[in-house]
Amino acid sequence: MLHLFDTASGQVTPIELRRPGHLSMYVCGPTVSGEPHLGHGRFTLTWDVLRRYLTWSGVEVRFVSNITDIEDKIIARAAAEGTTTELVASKYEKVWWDSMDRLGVWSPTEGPHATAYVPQMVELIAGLVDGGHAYVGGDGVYFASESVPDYGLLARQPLSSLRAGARIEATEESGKRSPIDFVLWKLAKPGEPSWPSPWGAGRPGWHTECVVMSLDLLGDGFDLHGGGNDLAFPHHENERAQAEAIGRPFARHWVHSGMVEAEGGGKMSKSLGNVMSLPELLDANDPRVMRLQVLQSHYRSPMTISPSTLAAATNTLRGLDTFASDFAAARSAEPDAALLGRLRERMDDDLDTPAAVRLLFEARDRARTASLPGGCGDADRWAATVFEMADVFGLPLGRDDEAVPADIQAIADERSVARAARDWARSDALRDRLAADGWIVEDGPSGTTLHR
RNA sequence: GGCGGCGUGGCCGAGUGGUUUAGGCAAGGGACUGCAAAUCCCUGUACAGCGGUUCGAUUCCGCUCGCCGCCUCCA
Repeated sequence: MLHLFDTASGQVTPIELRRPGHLSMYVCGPTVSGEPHLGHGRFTLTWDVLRRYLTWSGVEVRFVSNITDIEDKIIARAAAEGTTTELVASKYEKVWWDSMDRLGVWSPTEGPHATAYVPQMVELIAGLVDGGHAYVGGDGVYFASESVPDYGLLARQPLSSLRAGARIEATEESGKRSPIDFVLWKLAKPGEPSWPSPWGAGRPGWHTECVVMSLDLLGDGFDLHGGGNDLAFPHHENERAQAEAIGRPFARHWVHSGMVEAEGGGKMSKSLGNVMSLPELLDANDPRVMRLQVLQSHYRSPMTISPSTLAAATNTLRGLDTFASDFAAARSAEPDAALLGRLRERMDDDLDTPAAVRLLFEARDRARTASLPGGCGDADRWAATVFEMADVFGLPLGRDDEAVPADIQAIADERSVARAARDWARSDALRDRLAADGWIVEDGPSGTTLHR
């Protein structure tokens, strides 16, 4: 049975499903105001691996992840570029899905848009106002955080401590009653996109959309709510508080993934010049490199992405691809049940993917050893286990082994002739020429092979 | 300042109160090869610092230092 660290309880908890065999999960998606960065890649890959693992285990997963397509930054960008929020949002949503596609992240079962849920949000807010959990402030409608008894659960801080840490000045300008109150509805300034509401034209605050969309699509008491750990507070706290306030059972479990750091432990930040956008990384690297790195670190720990870690993962992948080519015939063989059982143990234990990946290497070693002269001959079983595990991880192995172009093959044939004549100088010169075109030459017992 | 988390060998990154101390990458040596490549074999004794608990701590406790996240939009 799957166990995950639940932020609400602060410990690794068995994930009891609302409905056995079916898991419902909501993950907060991006605000499409710009290109996604490496952090987006990390959390989407993390939950993609969980989803793939559960699906492989026979659990039917309903995975909802939203697109926030109306928000201050989108408005600001549209203004700066002299265009509309719709165009900004659709442009960057396209970049988002393209990046997800390249990463091999499965599309969500449903990917709702905030702008499609505004009437429902207005309805929710109205209910909160009626119930005394929200009030009209100077520039919008605010949620009365202190009206929810256990507010601070996900922040893991008592209300008094949160209140002490919050910024006071925010209270002055907005008419907030408490510094920890947050905006539910922002009244529109001239020129801003807006929707009608009982309190005046405006737009929803960020924290309401996820409540409405998750409950609408997954229903009360859905199984998992996930996101990056920087969302635990205030975003998830505020979602929870709203659901609590209207008496709707919300997520049964809260899961959060760690941040991406640059080399040397520093946070990625534009001022340090060490940020990399996701499309940029995907342009410069095999997309599987990022997935492998994510798998090789625990999802809750901070992870480092730097040129050297990318290079290491690239080399690892090259070795695995070679393995896949060498054992391509074993793809349809039966994998080893015992080793797959150990994989389940590791994955069920708070998604211990680093240990799970180690098992893949173990299977690889066994396959290699078994195929050695005098080996026990069950190489196919182990190789099939490697392929099976790679499949669970969403990490397709194998080179394209594209057809060798005729002109390249001609050079290789010429080289073979030279080798047969023991003309090593010519042979090596031809090999250099092939290498210059990106072709790696391997002379094996059964002849010469070429690959990229 | 408050809360949470982390600090492991050249790099990344698991794990454990003691005995046979993951894995990946890189590195060195060897086999194979005309030379390479790929592959195989061998090699690395690390757990921030200082105290404490213990027969024994990298693993438990305390403190110090460093780093990260949240407390404000943020994956």
